[in-house]
Amino acid sequence: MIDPKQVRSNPDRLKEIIRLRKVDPTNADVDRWLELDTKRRALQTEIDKLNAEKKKIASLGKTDPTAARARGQELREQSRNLESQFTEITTQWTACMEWFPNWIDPEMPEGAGEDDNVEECGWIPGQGYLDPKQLGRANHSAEFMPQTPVHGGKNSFKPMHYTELGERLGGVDTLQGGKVSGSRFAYILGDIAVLQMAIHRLLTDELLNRSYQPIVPPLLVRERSLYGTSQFPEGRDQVYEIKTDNVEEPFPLFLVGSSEPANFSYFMDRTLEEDALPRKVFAATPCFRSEAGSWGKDVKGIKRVHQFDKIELNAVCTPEHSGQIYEEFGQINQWLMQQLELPYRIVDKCTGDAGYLASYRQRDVEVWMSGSREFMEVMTDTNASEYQSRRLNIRYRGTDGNLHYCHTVNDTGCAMGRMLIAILDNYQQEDGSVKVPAVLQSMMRTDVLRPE
RNA sequence: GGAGGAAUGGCCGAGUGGUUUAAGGCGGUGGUCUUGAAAACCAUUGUGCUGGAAACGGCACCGGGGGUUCGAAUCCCUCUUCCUCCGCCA
Repeated sequence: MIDPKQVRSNPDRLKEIIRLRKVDPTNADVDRWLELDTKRRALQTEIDKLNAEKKKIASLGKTDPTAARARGQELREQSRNLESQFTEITTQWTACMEWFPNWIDPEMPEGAGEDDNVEECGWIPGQGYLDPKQLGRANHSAEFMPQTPVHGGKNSFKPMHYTELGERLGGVDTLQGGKVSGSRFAYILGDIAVLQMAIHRLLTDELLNRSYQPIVPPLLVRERSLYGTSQFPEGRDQVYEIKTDNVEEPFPLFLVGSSEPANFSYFMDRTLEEDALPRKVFAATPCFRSEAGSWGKDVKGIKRVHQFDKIELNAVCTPEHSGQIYEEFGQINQWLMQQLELPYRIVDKCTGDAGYLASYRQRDVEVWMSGSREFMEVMTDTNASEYQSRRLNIRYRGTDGNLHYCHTVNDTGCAMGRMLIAILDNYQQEDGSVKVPAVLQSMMRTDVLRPE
């Protein structure tokens, strides 16, 4: 949610952002909102005046009830009429505003879609950062990335697709997953499951060292949480709704597609003290996504599944700190990629590809799959400025004594399934085995995973 | 699944139809006093919307929503949340 006052004073800028962010202007209709807003305020004023008179009549009633009665009844009738108009208009006013995207960082690159994202940096194990000249838009850096499995030794060989590697190692079973739960479900087993646990451990240790607060949130949440973070209304079709027929409260509940809504909702309707900020938390949870709209895409393997595990980083902070924390999250992302010695690039998402409505600025970390020679999105870092805090009503009392909205920043610490894929792809060997990243070897008590 | 109780300002807590524009206390802020502090005393105290250049106003808010009434923290309906007990259960 953005500040209605700012919409009133900058409607043209908002319209421009709606166009740049490719938000449907029939939902995010600024002109209609402005009309509703004017009406709404006029009604409010009328209601206020009427209430003032009602109060006078009520106090007259103390001394002379009969005199107050006739006029009072009349006022009550008028007031009911106005109230119902007001409610009606407010509903439309809110529905419209829910579709307004966040204001954007003036530095956010302009562009129509993912091909206009700007490469911020690239990194290759054993080699380091790419020269800035090797960066550009779209897939500019791809040709400078390793063209054979980067940890696969000197001999060149024909790399396998990660789905085949996973199956041969006996660690990924989508067939049985499909039988049990349907398409886009998988069992992860044995060594690959241990690999996931080791990555989990590597990252959580780092986050604990950095004094991030761990939380284990509810995974079923009510609508308000999902509205609050802006998963709703736009992404409503991405979410599983749960039947609650046999539960004591009949509210619709939704399986979270990310722990973000549940994590930020922990702070919902709270006022924090400025000196207690920033609050940096992380959660490791399953995530559930319907994948509506991408039913033909990435059907094979575990790249795009209905359920996956993810470590999520979230921060609630003052407006002065969100930029800094956005950078810090990016640094943690890079730390993990470098620890795991995976080639990657970071892209600054352009206006046409900057994710959900809450984004003020967004970047992706994309791992380079040196076996299949393509980039794959593994992490997204988002500064949502005050957009989510307004919806969730998360405020802080400043050292100046006044109340302000917090800022929120969120980042994928590690999407487990995709990280497994990236390791299989980049660490595959000529004989079909997969080396274990050096940093995980002692935890896993082995340095190589072999087919069964 | 059954039975009962509760929800009031930052906190505690009074308040069962009209000086409640919410008592009193605690806490916070400012001041008096003091070398300083404590104590005592005095004053002050929330959020949101809205009008206004400002000064200063108007309205709303006693868990949420609806109703009765000239008038509701107070009466009625409904929902939510929490607590206690019985039953079931990892």
